[in-house]
Amino acid sequence: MKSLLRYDRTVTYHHGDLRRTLLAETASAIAEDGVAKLSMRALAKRAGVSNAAPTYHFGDKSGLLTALATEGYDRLAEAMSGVDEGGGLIDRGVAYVEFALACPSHFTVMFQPRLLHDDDGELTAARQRAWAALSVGVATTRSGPDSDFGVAAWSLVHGYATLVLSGAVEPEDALRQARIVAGHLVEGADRSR
Amino acid sequence: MKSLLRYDRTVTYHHGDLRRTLLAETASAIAEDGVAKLSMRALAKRAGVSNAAPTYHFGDKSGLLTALATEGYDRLAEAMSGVDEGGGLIDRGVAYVEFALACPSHFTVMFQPRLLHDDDGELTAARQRAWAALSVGVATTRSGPDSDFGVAAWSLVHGYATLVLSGAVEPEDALRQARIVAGHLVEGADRSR
DNA sequence: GATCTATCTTTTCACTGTAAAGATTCGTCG
DNA sequence: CGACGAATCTTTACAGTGAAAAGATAGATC
Repeated sequence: MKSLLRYDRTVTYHHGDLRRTLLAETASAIAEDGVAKLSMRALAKRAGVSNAAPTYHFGDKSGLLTALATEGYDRLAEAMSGVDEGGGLIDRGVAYVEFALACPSHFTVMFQPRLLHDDDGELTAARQRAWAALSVGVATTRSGPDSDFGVAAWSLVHGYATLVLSGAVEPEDALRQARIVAGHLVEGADRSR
Repeated sequence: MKSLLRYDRTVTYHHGDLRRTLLAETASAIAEDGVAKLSMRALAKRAGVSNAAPTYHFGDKSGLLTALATEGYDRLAEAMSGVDEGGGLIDRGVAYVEFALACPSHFTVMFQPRLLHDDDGELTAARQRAWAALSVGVATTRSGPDSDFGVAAWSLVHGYATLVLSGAVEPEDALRQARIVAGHLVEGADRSR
């Protein structure tokens, strides 16, 4: 019987790896035009599938962004645990900024809970893992009820990353400046470890 | 002749203060449901006018958000110049956070240039005024090529505000914690003025 | 009072997200 | 090998959106 397919892709009917492809295309589309202009239909066209294919995999647009944020938290946890051993607080802060600049679309979406299904199971699990990886070596540096210092450190690197991504701060070398900036907070704290 | 109006508002045909009303409604709508779910038509209905009325005043949706961001920069400049005299660096940082929490919709939009007509004249002018008001007393505290300290201070308060607004940090008393957090960066810098 | 301009409405169009139902392929078990 | 169920993708349809164009009304100016 003759195929009635409009999108008669010569390869296969089943894409095989569509979910991952869609996530990657979403990240690059957001990096180009921002999350506000992200279109499910344009995304589908970009991946070479029909417009309802993304909805099948992610439920809805928020589900797509939830999956992207989950992936982001996983990558962040991985990035943070990568400098777990030798590096001090500053190195960990720089790694945070490095992640934000390397995965700007993920980073942006991760901190806009209104775009997500914020109570999604995998999302909250990945988020908890990332939080755990983040707080390693921070709360322990200045112990006691002084976790305000941890909030300060997080705020500093998060703010710097946000300002750079928004274009409010335009450094020559972001990671280099991140190191300097983080140094202003840490001062003797890193030495007293 | 009988009026053909569908929206036969008993008051006046001309609203009289529609632009300001739309800006206020926009701010509260974003505060409730986020900027992604902001609808020009719903906004118009909420203000009791036809769907094309907002477009007349702001050109398009980006124009509306540009006007909101401009208003935000003006309010920020005002808030920062309010603590210009007596207060030190910490007070200025707290004022920044206070503004962000008091005007979350403005603050959010101000740092998402993709949503705006970023080269708009009034926007860039208001932004420059705010930047000027921000850098007062920061670059001068630690002079020389050490404006990296200014970036650090800005990053700290901006990051803290962002994290609180996104729900990533949930303090009992945000302004109190902001003061403590800012204290970790400033340390002796404020004393040496 | 007439005319010009600012403000607002109506209508229309292409595009969006998403729901529902159908088509195709894959995996699995007989 | 064959059949059947499940997973994957397509088609179609619908209400809602931003924006453009043209018309209606009110206010201002002379």
